[in-house]
Amino acid sequence: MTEAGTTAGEILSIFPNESGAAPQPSGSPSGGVIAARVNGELRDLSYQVRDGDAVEPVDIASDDGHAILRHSTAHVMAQAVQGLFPHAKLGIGPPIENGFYYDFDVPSPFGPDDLKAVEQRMRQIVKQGQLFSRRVVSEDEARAELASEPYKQELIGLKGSGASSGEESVEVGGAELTIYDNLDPGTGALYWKDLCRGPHLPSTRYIPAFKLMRTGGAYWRGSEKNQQLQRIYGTAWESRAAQDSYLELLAEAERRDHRRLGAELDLFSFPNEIGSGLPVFHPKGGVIRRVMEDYSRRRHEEAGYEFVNTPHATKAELFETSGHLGFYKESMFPPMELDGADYYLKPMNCPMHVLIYRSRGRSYRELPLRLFEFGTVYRYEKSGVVHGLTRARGFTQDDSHIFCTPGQLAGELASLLDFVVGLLRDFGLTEFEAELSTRPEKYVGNPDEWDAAEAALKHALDASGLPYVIAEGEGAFYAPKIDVHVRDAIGRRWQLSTLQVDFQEPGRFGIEYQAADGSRQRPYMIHRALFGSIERFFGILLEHYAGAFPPWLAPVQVVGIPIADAHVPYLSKVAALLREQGIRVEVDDAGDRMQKKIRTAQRQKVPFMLLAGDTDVAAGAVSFRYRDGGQRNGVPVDEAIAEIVTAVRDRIQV
RNA sequence: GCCGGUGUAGCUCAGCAGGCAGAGCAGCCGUCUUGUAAACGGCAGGCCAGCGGUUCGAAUCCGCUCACCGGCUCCA
Repeated sequence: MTEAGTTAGEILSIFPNESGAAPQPSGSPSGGVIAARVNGELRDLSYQVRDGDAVEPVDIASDDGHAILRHSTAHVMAQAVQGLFPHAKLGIGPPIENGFYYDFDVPSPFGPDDLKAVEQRMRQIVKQGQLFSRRVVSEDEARAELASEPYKQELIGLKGSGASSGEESVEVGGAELTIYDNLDPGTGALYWKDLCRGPHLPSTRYIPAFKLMRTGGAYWRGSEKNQQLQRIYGTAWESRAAQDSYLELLAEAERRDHRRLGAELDLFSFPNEIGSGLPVFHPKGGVIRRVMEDYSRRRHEEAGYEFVNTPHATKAELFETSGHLGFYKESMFPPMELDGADYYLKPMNCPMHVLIYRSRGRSYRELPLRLFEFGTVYRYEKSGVVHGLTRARGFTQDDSHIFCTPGQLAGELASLLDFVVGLLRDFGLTEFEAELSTRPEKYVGNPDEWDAAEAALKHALDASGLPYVIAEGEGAFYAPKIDVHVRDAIGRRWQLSTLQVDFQEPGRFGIEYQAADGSRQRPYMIHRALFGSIERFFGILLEHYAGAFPPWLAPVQVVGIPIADAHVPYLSKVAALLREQGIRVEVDDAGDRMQKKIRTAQRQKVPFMLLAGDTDVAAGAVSFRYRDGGQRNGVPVDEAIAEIVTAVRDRIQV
């Protein structure tokens, strides 16, 4: 039975925590339950419960627990920053995935040494065990108490003007304004306070592990029209071990960075002389790319696509018609003037494909017409956003435009989605999630058509069995779309494919087909890119495999390593046999020792190393070494060749 | 585009209270002829990102430009 004055924490102390361990005594810093969910709302453990309240524990290691921990750590950081930089004004400080940040308005930006000092100060605050104490305030009280915090004033103002829902923040979300005081656990003296909806950890001692990660500029309230504040990112975890494994994941991601691997494996580069965001592929990267394209072409051919080619530049008129010059001019390279006309590098292939469609009259019998091209496009990405192969200024889309009748739309989308996922699977990706983006507030076209298109996309998703979420109002202004995301080998999410149903462009270009009844009809058009861009997909695969491509994609599939120079001719014969089977093979005849050659091949992540010494030569055999360090000795040459050829043919990872 | 950081040999980095440009790896040439992640020796390699300034003197200090890195905004 609940008594008056009972807190959520007291109620919960009779329950074991989620990990099954004994309940933590009040004030314990070692994790377990750190907050409560009362009637579905997250509350502090000090929350006063009432009769009949449903009280559930929130473990620090849960998603909610992480958010509370990180938000509280953000407060500790802000206190530390204001201790060291009294002129710092507070922005916002929410928890985010894997961490938190807090924005500050400071006279001069933070440097690396500042970060160390802040972290040092934070450790003192954590050690002190300051209590987080909640207090409801009126708007006027909040304004008075936070008179020196202009950004908080603005947030209170937002809250005051209230009714504009949806923009709940960690500062002023919920029904009332609250301030959290940081109090000395012994004397109750006030160290610091912040406008905040909470909930928080009981005290700063409940922060088991944290680390400040990086700094950067960030626009106030996310708009580049506003003042830029200085943001500090940090992370916090329920244990040192959990934090270490997170940091290890980051280190692994860095080792896999495609820009690093691209240089190490001699795959591609970005020559300064060419310009930012414009990659060149070296021979080894070129092989991978060619294999990717060849495979994609073959699959498209089998799926009934027709191949087209279009130029890289065009007169302005084309993009005026398509609407790009109206909407996306900023992202296009500026025009060049030739013969009195403006020419643009193309940022998209679709208008050219539409022109191919329009080059003659079309019959319903030709539909669906599936045009495919590896089409290179150029987009003027802003200087600060260019990022390796994943955000380039020149890149090649595996772009297709499908023209179909309204009646064909649903079937076409369903088979298309199947095709997309099937092809991605062949490249070794296994986890997919989709997103259906529906009609935005600002849209063009007929709502009935939108509904029909959205229903068709949804139907396709349901039929595909892919897990998906609906992103309400996130569609492009001219069309709803499906985005397919993948998870890579270390769980990171990448957006890849996109499918859009477009009713706009067919109208802009006035394309038609003649229906069975002799009438002229407007076709639907589906845009889709599957890799997105070859460069980007290349980069994602490179990171997914950490450079250790499966044999069918590996630029060098086999390296022959002689035990001594005398064995080079023998291995060269084996290599010739492999080459006859279309295998990319090299024999390392450099002056290095065998061990060094193994090291070299290993670092180049070559799938198969074939060694041969006197024993192998005598037996007509070779010895395998695999990338994982395993070996298989004395394998007859025929058998070795079969093993390699099979792995390549069946696209097996080894 | 905005905020901050960085730019020295192909790569990773040292040198920077202003005074002759360094190492390891990679490369090339030798010697060694080796059984599963680095043999040994030698040679070569640089307009210290570019341009301008301060100075008797600049890789080092200052300014601008370019590029890259981390954020923000953006990603049709």
